[in-house]
Amino acid sequence: MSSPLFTVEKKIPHSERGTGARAGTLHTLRGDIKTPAFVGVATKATIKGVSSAQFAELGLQTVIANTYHLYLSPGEDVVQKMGGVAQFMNWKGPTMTDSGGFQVFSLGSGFGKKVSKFGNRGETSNQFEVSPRSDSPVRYDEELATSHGKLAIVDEDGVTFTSHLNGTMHRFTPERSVEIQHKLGADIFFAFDECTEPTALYEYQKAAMGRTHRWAKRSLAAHRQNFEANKRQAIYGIGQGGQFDDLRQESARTIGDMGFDGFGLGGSFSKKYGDNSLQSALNMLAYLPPEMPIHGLGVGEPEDLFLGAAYGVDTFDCVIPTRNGRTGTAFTHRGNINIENAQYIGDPSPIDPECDCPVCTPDPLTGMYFTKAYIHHLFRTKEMLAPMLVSQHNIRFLTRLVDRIRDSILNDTFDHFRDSFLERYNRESQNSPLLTQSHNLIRQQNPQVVEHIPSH
RNA sequence: GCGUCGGUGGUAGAGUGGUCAAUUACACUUGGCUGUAAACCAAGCGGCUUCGGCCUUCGGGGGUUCGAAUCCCUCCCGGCGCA
Repeated sequence: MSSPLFTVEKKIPHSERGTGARAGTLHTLRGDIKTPAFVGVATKATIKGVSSAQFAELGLQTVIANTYHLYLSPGEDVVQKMGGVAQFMNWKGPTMTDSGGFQVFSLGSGFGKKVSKFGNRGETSNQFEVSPRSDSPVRYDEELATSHGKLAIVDEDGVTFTSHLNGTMHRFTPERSVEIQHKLGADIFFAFDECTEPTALYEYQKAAMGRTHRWAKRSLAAHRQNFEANKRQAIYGIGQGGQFDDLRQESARTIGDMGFDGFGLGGSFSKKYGDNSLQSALNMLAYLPPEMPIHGLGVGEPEDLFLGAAYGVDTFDCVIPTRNGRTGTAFTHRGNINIENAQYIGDPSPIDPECDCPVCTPDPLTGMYFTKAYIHHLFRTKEMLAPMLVSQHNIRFLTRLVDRIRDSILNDTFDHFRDSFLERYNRESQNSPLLTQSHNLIRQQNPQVVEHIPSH
């Protein structure tokens, strides 16, 4: 990048927490991104169920698409011909692309589960989802892969994928990923990495991290060699290390020193892998160049946005608003609700009366909003509007949350905002099962009074 | 009226002497979802339980049998055919 990518406007110093919470701006050719920012996930050049015409209204400044998925369909050449991923999806703002490294994990994990089924490992051991033998480079075994359902095999040079769409074989290397991402043309893209199972054992985690570092160097070299792309696109390196602090530290120092434009926290932060994945990743911040922009890959639960922001993470992407939206779970200031639950039959209130999204907000002309009763009905009848509405609401809930985190950093009220928000979000979330129980009990006994019982 | 086929859990629909509290799907109830193989997945879905079982269920009633959703008789209900 010829001009500086990132400027920090305000910083809350913190000796133990990475670089400390900060507000800043990412400058791209397609516009600025005020940070911290929530990035919409548009894997296949679409945020599922949400039109790009709605992005701005929902508070999205940028979206992130996926190299692997767009490579498979429609192919990077088509996207390039259409003017790049932003123009392709009819979006004027900044874009990012992810390298496909996550698919090494998500597509490869199917294999490990099948292996454990055969009894090679304990029933509960899913720790070697990808390449159990850490030291010996794993060669691709087509017969093994197809017969056991594994879709990604890692070796030192790259990854061989079996397409999840049609079973065809594809090869990704750092150079190939960068080449594809040049054609996709996003403003910011990521180096090809190997995302591991967070619970993978130390030896494997270390080996994968080393591989990721060597791939990072190659990704960066491939990018710097392309003069044109280099002028238009920024490249972030991704750090790994699982839940091991020494590996995380080593990864942060190594990637941080390579000369990337930014840094991505690598891993999978799902709670099913325990509570330490995100924390271990955030510990990397202390070892990175302080002015380097940080992206939290796949970080988006409200608690995690606060936690990440507190450590100095600048951008976050996450599928949670749209995936939850599609499956009926809506964020509210009083905790999540499942709009499909029976208690919302005939509920005239909006999803969250405190929300300013187009779904919850009364229309200025009619004074009407989308009721829980209506959205519940749409889900029950499997209408496509249902997931669309909740996805919109959830996206706005998170972009607004991150916007307010930004404001609180600028106003020196971050800690207060975090505490007050999370106190309600968690407390009322915990209470809701009881509320639901009593609500249902009363409803069974006195169906006619249901309208008068406050539901959240 | 005669003949014939059929009546199974919220619905559809398997089962047709014991391994059946009864396959499966849908519905329903509740969970889960963090760089999207996800408009998905999982669990529950007669009652009670000291979790080993116990009790009540396959249109109603009666019978055969060690044992019946399954066989027999009868009644009720429905489809079809003939009058």
